[in-house]
Amino acid sequence: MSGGANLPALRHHNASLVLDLLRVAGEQGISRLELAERTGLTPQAVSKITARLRAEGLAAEAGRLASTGGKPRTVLRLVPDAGYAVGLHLDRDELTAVLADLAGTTVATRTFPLDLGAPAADVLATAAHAVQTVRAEGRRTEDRPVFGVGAALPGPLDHRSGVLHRVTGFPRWDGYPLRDALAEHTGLPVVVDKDTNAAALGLALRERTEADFAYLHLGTGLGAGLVLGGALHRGARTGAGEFGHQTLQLDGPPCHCGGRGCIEALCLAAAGRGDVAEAARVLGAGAANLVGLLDIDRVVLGGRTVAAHEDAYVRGVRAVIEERARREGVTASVPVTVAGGGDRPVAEGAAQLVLAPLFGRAGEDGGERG
Amino acid sequence: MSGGANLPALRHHNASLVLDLLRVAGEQGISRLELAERTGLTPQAVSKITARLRAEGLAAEAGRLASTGGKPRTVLRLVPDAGYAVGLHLDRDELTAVLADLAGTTVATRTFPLDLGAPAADVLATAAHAVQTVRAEGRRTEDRPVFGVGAALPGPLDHRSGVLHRVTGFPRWDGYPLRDALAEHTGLPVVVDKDTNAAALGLALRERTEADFAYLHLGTGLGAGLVLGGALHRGARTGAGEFGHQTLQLDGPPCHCGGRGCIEALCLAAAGRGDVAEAARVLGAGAANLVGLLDIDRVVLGGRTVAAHEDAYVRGVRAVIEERARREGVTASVPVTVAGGGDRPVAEGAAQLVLAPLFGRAGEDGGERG
DNA sequence: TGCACTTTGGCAACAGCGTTGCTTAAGTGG
DNA sequence: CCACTTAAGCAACGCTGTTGCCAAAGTGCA
Repeated sequence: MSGGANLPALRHHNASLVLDLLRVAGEQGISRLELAERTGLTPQAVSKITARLRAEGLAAEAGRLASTGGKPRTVLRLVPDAGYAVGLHLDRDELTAVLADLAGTTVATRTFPLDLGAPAADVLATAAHAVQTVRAEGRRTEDRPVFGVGAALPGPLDHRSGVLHRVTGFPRWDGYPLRDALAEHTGLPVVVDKDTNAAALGLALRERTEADFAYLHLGTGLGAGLVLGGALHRGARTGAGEFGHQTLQLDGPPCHCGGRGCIEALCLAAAGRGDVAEAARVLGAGAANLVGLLDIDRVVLGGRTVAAHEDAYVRGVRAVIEERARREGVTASVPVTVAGGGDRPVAEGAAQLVLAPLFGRAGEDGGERG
Repeated sequence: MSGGANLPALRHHNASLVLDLLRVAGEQGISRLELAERTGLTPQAVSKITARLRAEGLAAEAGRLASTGGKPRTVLRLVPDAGYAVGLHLDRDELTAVLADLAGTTVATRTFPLDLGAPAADVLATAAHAVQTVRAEGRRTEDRPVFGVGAALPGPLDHRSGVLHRVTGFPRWDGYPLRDALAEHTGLPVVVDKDTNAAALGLALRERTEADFAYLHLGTGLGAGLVLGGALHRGARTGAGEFGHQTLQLDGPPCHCGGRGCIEALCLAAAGRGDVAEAARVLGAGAANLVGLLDIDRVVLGGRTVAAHEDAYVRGVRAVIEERARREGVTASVPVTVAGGGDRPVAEGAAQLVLAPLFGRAGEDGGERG
């Protein structure tokens, strides 16, 4: 990748920055002068940038603040329906599709049965149909653009090339160029990523901060998504987030992966025998490892297994993290919360895979504007 | 922090990029056209940028390549003695100071006895004297600028403010503003960071790639430094790299930190009873966890304990990582090597804390050019 | 030796970025 | 009603990388 920057890149960078602040400000909006303070740009530059954004229909004026002795500040806000993105969550037995607007609000949701073991053509047809359905359903006006499709699915894959690897349990997909195939079927740009990454991105963007963030997903397996510095950390091979098979018990009980003492094995074994407290304690130990290693600011739990006993998992994980923080003499502990909405966060995050680059939240490789 | 970019920022960004490629190219140099290809800038832009760098004395022409049918390419290289930085490693009983040139070559090294438990004024005086000594000793010509001092030391601290926390074993330092104090004593800009971070940065910059990188330091304690995307990952509170007290054995033997089954406790216990193979296996398990979680490209081991049995540790760690890679079906395993030179890498990396921002390798907060 | 061709790299003009200086708009308070 | 304050835009400007063009410096063949 290049890294060299020219004037259009500069312009795009600053526009993304302003757009992200508008997104974070939400319906409440933000004044030009605060944008200037937050970006470090001069007020005049912000005026020019917001004028362009307004001309493109991405931003609009929305009232004014109270005067502080002079002309009152004009409030700007994002125009949510200036553009949309489709998010797909391809799970083992189910396909969830959402249409999200620029503000990240889900304006349409649909669920379809799916068999990931079926031939690629069938899966592709289902996915393309789902895209068409939510596109038709969600937009208030037909002429608004749809920027693309984000597809999230389990198992290893390569985000850069959009090619799948050995999706767990479905070896047939190994080497399948899902991104290009889906792009051809839908006529839209497509981004693919792991389900945990998508969920982590979506949940991180919901917040108003740029804090470092970890999402732990406990369902039929255990995985993690990491958002560092406001953008997904995928690693060179999209392999980051391999959390379930971290060794947490040297020479512990065997795991189906061939290893021993993996977090996933310990956690699911405890959950399987109904010992939620122990499962939460194991998960907490892994989470605390992660928090310490990366100096994470916030941990969010999700997935079906967690959803069944939300309070118990949050309490258990929080207890371990707080205890370790106390040992290290840190006063402020890392907050632990749970992602509501079952599996929806994955599909919503998948849509954010497309939208995030507009706000400068792309991962390592900088995505272009459509 | 801001993030807004203007023309000087653009210019600085591109200059850093070119300077970094020149640094990586080393004595061999690199042609203008290859710089253009690698940065994505036009050849004309590279010509202008390199002309400025040559005018500033940072770059110089160095011969030409063989012709490929037309005018041969002119090779450019970094001028190593265009500037220097001092690196300090404040260890518990010893102070190592180095003077490094722009290319990262150490041109002077000195070691002084030090008692970290002594009053701050004494420690400061020793450090300032060490800085003066290597400054006087190393530079070929007196008029070359020294950009600043990087100070690396154990224990938690805040990189941004330059304030120490509870340096392990020396609680007196808690809250001491080392950066500002040392800046006043030396008259130079100062950067402070953890010893493991400094070592990781220095070792990462030695390589020609921008791969994600982990440095594991096993001495009297066990810590890690992480370089992600070419720059140090410190976390919001400079707390990242807390590797020694990762739980690796749930409910395992107690650790002096108050926890149980920490990697450090397991590893040092094995090393203490002479079981190097077991210590290496434990370290390997932790390293494999880290590699999987972050999709790390390369692991380097260092520290006095490792230095005593380099081959055994490298073999042991490599074995665990390779076994896990095999389980996951990954063909190319992550290389594991050892950092030579005892504790010198820490002091050399400390100098890089000052130099890295010139090459766009600063951490989250973008450092300015002097 | 001479000429056609290829490739490198700089000069000059240019479009477009944020910045600066100043003006206009739109409030508050006496 | 007027002085004052604050917000926001217009115009000119400096500087960025880009584009179009040309000189420099090689190779290869006649």
